[in-house]
Amino acid sequence: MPIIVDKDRKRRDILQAAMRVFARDGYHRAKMEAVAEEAGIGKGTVYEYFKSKTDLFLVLHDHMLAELKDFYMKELAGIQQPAAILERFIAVAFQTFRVWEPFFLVFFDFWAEGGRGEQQALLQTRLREAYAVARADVAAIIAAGVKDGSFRCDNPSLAAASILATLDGLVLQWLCDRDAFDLDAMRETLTQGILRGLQP
Amino acid sequence: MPIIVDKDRKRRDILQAAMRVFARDGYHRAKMEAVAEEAGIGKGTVYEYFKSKTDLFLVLHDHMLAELKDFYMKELAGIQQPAAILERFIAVAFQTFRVWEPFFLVFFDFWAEGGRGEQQALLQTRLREAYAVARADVAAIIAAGVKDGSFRCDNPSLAAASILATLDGLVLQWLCDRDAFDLDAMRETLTQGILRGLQP
Amino acid sequence: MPIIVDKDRKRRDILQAAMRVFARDGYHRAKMEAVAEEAGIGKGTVYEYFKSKTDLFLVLHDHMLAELKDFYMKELAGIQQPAAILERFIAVAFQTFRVWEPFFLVFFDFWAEGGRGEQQALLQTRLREAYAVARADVAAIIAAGVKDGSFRCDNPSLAAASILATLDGLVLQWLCDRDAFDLDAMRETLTQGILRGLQP
Amino acid sequence: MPIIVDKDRKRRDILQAAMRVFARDGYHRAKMEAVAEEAGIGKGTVYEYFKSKTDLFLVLHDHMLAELKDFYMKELAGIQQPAAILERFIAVAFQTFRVWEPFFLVFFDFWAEGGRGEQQALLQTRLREAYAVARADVAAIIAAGVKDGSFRCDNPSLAAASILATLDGLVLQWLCDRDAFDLDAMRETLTQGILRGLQP
DNA sequence: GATGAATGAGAATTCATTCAT
DNA sequence: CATGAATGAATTCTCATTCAT
Repeated sequence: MPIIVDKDRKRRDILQAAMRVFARDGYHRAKMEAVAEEAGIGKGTVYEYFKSKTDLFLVLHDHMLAELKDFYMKELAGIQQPAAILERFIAVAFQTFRVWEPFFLVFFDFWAEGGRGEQQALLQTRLREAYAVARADVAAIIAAGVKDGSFRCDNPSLAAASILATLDGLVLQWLCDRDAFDLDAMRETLTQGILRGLQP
Repeated sequence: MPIIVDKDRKRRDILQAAMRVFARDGYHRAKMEAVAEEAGIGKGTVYEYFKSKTDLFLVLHDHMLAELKDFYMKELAGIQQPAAILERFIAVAFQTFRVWEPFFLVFFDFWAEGGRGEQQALLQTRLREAYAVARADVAAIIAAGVKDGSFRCDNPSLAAASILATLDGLVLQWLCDRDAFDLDAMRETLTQGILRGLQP
Repeated sequence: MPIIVDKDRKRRDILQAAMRVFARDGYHRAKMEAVAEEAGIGKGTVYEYFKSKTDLFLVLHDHMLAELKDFYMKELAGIQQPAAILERFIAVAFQTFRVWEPFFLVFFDFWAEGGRGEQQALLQTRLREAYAVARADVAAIIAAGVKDGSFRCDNPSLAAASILATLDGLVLQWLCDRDAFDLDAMRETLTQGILRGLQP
Repeated sequence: MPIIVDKDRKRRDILQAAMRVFARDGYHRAKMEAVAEEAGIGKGTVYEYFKSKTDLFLVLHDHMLAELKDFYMKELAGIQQPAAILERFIAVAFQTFRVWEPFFLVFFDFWAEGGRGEQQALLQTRLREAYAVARADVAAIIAAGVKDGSFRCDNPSLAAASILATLDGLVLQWLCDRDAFDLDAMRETLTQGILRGLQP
């Protein structure tokens, strides 16, 4: 079914284009025309693939999260020890700071929009679920460590929330000012701090 | 005999109104007319006090930060021990989660806009400076603890950055989902974690 | 009656200010506030002296024309010979080019507005009357010359109209481009041409 | 398959509509919506063809001048004798009084705006160039007459400036008051006067 | 009288979306 | 399917005018 593949490909292209444009201009300032141009297609064509700007935004959220999760899965695959997984997890997070910069700039918009449940109920739901999943994933790693005795933690979900929060907060701070702190030093210090905090 | 009006007072009123409206609708969706209405004045009057929507936004940023800082100063006044200051600092931060909810929703917009230096260079600069000041303030507390031997920390600025990041990230997560975690439990765990991390 | 004199004085000041501001910015772009500022008074005070912007504009027209006529009267007083009067009249017109530059810039607006009878019926009427009076005045000079045998002219009113037209057109051209022609050369040539055209 | 539209045709339609609306209401009073309505299109469509109201005004100036020049070229084509050309030139000018009435009303606005170099530098430049070209064209006719001995004139450019000025001034006067003078009588008298003034 | 703070009608401009081709 | 011309709702900002003091 080559047609389906083709449509899917184009859909993906538009999403990529949207990410770049939204990252550059911000969701509200970004024009659908700019997205189309970036994707190398006509303005009207975007609407063949996405119902509206909001829809595109929503789908982009899912798409980006899926890509991010894929990335993590690949990078974390095969590691056995919970501590090693956690260390690698943090390292990957710091990698994304640099590599996925546009990704996070768009996330600023997701946060800003999702914070207003009234206006963007669907996005807020998505954001909640995404956070819940992420917390669960990280909590699972911690729980595994607790189980095998390498970690000590009364509330893995809470710990997961705070780890995620720290990483979010760091990308926020770093994207506002690349000189806020040294990425490598921060990664090392943070890793040590978190692992020590989980020590039995 | 010109009409005597407390221009400063009115300016503040408009800023308060803007905060509420921006918090509710988001900066971009918010209409200047809505701000005026919220302030109980006419549309044109807003422009007597602020040059433009952008200007209002910018001034609001400074105003909100100043208020926040005031709040912290008052709450932290008189505490002597660095560890006590830090503990109280975190506690105050968690207080603000609930009380200053609109404040943080608007901050989402500051971050989203400030992340785009191209569009909002002035805001970005403001954001950078604000972060730098906050880091310096927290770092100073830590450094004081290092000096009096109650803390051990190789890089207070780095530690400050990560503490601030965690708090930012938590408010982000919590505003997206009030059920993400229990505020009190998180505060306690986090406080312990941070203080233990700084133990000599 | 010093009060009346005072009010009259202020009225005149406002008119002068309006002329300068209208000349600089154009009638439509000019703000009433700028007129007030130029006159050194408060914005509201202008409305104590003039009902509206349109009213101010209208009165300014009359005021400027009266001043112009005064100027001509003084300069032409005492000259006896029709040819000498006409020559002097043209010379005075050229003088005004330089000296009354703002005056004519405002006249551009009178013409532009007065051309639209629908919008500015009163101004159009004023403009018509002013032109009629000017034509009659110049025609009278020519008629005097015809009477005393120094001129020959079948239709003094028509000749007057064309003389006035030439002067208007020249100021128009000159204010658009000060290098369009040399004022002195033009004055001489024009004077000769007109006088020769009226030679018996 | 994009919709095939004669963009040039539509552009011209909008310009024609703008001319009518600007002539009726004046540039500043005219609303872009009125222009759109007159052109039978939507408000936003005008902006697909012209960047702004100012841009539309500027392009209209060039467009109108080009049309006027075309008209003159056609009417003057094939005439050989300088005196005949000049006579015809004046006759055509008087024709335009009646036929191109909206044209000249809009020109009032060009003059009023162009006189303020600060506000409308581009228009002023255009106006200057247009005048310079017109002077050169008329001067060339006179110079040709001087060359073949049919005219005598020391300064054709100066003469051209004054001829153009007279015509401009007459249209100004006539549009303010259609009863100011009889067009035909004026044309005849003026033609005679100018030709006599150029007699060897 | 004088003032300038307040106002809101009004206008330019933008841009998501539609739809004829 | 793809396109981009057309659209008008929506929004920012301006400024003449009013009126309480």
